[in-house]
Amino acid sequence: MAQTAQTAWWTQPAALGDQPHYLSIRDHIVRRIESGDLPAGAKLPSERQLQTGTGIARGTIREALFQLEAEGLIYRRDRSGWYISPPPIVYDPTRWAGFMTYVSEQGRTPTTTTLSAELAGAPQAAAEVFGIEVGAPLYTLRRRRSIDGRAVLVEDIRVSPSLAPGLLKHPLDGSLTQILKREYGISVARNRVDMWPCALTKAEAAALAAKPGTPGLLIVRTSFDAQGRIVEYDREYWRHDAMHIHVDISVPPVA
Amino acid sequence: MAQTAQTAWWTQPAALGDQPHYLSIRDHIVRRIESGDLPAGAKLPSERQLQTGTGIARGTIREALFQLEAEGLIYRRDRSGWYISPPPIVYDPTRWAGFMTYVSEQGRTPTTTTLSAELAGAPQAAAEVFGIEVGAPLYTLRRRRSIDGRAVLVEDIRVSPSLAPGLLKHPLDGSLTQILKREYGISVARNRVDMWPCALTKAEAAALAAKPGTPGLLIVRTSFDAQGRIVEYDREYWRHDAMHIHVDISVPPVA
DNA sequence: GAGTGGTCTAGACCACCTT
DNA sequence: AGGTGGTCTAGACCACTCA
Repeated sequence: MAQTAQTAWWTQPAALGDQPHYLSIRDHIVRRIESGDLPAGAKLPSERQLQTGTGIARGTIREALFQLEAEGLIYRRDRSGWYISPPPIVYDPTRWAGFMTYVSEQGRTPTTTTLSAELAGAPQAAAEVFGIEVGAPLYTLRRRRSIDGRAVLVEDIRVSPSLAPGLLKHPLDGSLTQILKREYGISVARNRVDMWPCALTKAEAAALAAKPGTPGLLIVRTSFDAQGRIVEYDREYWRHDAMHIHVDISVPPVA
Repeated sequence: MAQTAQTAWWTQPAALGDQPHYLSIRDHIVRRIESGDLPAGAKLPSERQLQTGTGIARGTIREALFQLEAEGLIYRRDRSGWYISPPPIVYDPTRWAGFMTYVSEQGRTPTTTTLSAELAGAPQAAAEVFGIEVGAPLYTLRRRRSIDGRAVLVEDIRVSPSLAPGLLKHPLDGSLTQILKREYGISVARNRVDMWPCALTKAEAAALAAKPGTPGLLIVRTSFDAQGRIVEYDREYWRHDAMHIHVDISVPPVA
């Protein structure tokens, strides 16, 4: 006898115009979000609940939800439900601060979980970057990072064992850059960053409790020291709604 | 009696494993792309054609197509069909080259179409950036840019009329930065760039012959001259599969 | 174990692009 | 005018999460 809503979650198709139903539903939910009715992190009613009393097919409801997901307004936890997305973190690839730092600076709480840490054979892409044979050993770190408890990215980091022998003996849940500096005296002099929109594949999606195919952002960072040696090679898979890139650059004096 | 294929486009569900059908279909198409069978720009068979002989519902076929779209491998022209995406353009927000320049440098052919050019009232966002009243006049330029004939972005540019009086009299299909420099002696000393994944809304989607909701990338650029005056305020809506961001930065000497 | 989203079918009609 | 994708319905069953 749980108080199952018999009444529609929205009064009536709510919108009008000649736009498709799913967009009207979208608009309605957006209004609920903007009104503060649904704060960040809140869970939406279930898809079937959203249908009740409306005569709308579940597929249509889902269409609206997918639209909102693409816009970055909501996200889903696989087979759990739909939630309102928190505001994105601003990320500046030009700065040298790590994840822990800039998330904290923005008044949010960062967390890191190390999923695996091992000496593993280099895959194709990593081998090319390091200029070594495919299968040659590299420290390989897989970590999940969260903001305010929400998993937002998984990353694979590769470090050459000749550069930082015994790396895995150190605590790996904090800033790797810090460890390399403090324990090995290695600091970064140059950063190469590539980013592009992607879809999360099975492995990354699973680590983020997302569905495979969820829109994401892939960031590949290669950092070098003053001698041009590779310090880290890092691939980060982000939920696409979790970040916002900001760069501020002054023109070089002459050039 | 057109030679309508009675046979399935793929021999059989092609894949296996315990993954969902739509992913098997996806995998099959990926293989066709990788094999060179479907070159960039090629049109896929119609959704109904992809069904023939397979016993698979159209919705499932579409699921596979959406997946490939999210991955950036294919794109659609609204109500026309699905096409193989060409490789992305590499964009470096750190460099001062404009669209025409870096697209050409990469061996591709850039095109620009001016959709509208007028003196219009500033909307909220622009007014804040320029520090003027909402509704105050700004030169407003809407352009569509294409690569090898494929529309990849639409942009809204705002320029202060006090900075560049008579701007609209010049040819606007080339580099605006060049015009500002050559005709008004204004050059850019600082660039502020913000980017985030988004979904194309009705207006932008229409200009790109895309469906509203198509994944996109929004780039907002504000450029300043040496005196700190705003030179351009530019909002670019990109098809998400059309670009790839690349930044290469050296650490400042001391800090 | 109840409830959630994930997958899938088999239709239908429409708006629009293409020729 | 014919064909395309876009929207929508009304079911069904499954895998998984969560309490």
